[in-house]
Amino acid sequence: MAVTSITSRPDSRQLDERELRAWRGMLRAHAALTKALDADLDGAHGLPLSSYEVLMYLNGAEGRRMRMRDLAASVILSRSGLTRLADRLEREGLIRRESCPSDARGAYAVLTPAGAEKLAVARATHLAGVRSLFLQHFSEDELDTLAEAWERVVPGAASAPGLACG
Amino acid sequence: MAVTSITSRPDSRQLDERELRAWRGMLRAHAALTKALDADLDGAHGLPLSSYEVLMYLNGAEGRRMRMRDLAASVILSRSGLTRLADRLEREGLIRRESCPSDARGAYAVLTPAGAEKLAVARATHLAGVRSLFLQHFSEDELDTLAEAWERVVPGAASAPGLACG
DNA sequence: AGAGTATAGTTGTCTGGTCAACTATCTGTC
DNA sequence: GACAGATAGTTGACCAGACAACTATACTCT
Repeated sequence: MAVTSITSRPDSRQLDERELRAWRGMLRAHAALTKALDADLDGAHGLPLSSYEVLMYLNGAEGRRMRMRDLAASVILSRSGLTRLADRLEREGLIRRESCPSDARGAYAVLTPAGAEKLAVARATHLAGVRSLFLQHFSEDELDTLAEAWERVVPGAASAPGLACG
Repeated sequence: MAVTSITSRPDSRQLDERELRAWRGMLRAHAALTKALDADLDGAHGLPLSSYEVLMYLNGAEGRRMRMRDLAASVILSRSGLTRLADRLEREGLIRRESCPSDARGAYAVLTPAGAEKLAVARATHLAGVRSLFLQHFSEDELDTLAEAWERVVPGAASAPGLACG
C-alpha cells in the first residue's frame, strides 16, 4: 500500500514533482540569493561577496589571521583561487601576508586595520541582506531544521569552523 | 535584485549560531552538491552539469525546442552565456539552432537525436547522483517542506517551468 | 506610415575561477 | 641523517560567464 518511503523510491525514473521542487528550488534559491547579496555588497562598498567572506573569516580567527589553506577551505575556493583573491585584497590593503614561523612553507593572511574597518562598514549591508532575503522567512525552529538538513546532506556543512563571526 | 530597504534597519548584530548554521549550511551544501554532481556527469560522460541542464530542458519542452531567452532563464544563465554554451553544444552536435518563423529576431535551440541519446545515457548518472546525494536524506514530507521553504525565499523558485523532465 | 522604443541574439572584452606544474619545505622510515 | 613521499603556496594556461555594445527585428502610438 506502499506509500513510498525513503528506501523504496525507485531509482531509475524521472524525478517526481515533489523531488523537483525541493531540488530545483534549492538551485534557484541559491542562485538568486548569492546574486542579490553580491550585488548589494559590491554595489554599496565595491566589495564582492567572496572578498567579504575572506575578511569575515579572518576577523573571527585567532589573531585575525589564518593559514591560506584553511582560509581557502573556509571560503570554498581552490588554493590557487585563494592566492589570487588574496593578491587582490592585499593590493587593496585589506589584508597582508605574513610568513609562518612554525612552517616555512606556510603563509598567514592577516586582516589589516583597513580591512577590519572595511568589514565593519560592509557588515551591516551584508547582514541586513542575509536577514531580509533569507533568515526572516524562517522561525527559529525552522532554522534549526534547515541546519539539521544541511548537516545530513553534507556532514560538517552547518557546523563549520569560524562560526559566530557574522 | 538589490536590497533597497537595507538602510531602514541597519541591524548589524552578528548572526547567532542558529542563523549561521542555516545560512552557511546552505552555501556549503550547495557548493558540495553541485561540485560532486558536475564531477560525476563530466567524468562519466564528458558532459558538464550546465550542458546537461540545457539538454534536459529541451527534452522536456514542446517539440524538443525552446527559444534561447527562455532557455537562458531556465538554466539560470545570461543570454550571452547561453549563446556560448549553445555554441559548444552545437559543435558537439547535441543541439542545433533553428530560426523562429514568427519572430525573425528569435532562434530556437533544438535537441538533436544525438543530444537526446546523450541525455538518455547521462540521465541515469545524474538522477542517481541527485538521489544519493540529496533526495535520499529526506522523507516526502520533508521534501515538501523544503520546497515550501524555497518558495518563501524566492517566489517561483520551486514552481519553475520545465518540471517533470528529470 | 513613420518614429521611437523595446527585445532577441551575438560579439568583444574582462574577471574570476579551475587544474596542472613547479618550488620549497616538512615528515616519516630505514 | 638521508631519502621518499606528502603538503603549502604560487604561477601559467585556460575556460566559463558577466556586462556592455551592436545589429536586426518587433511593437506602439500618433
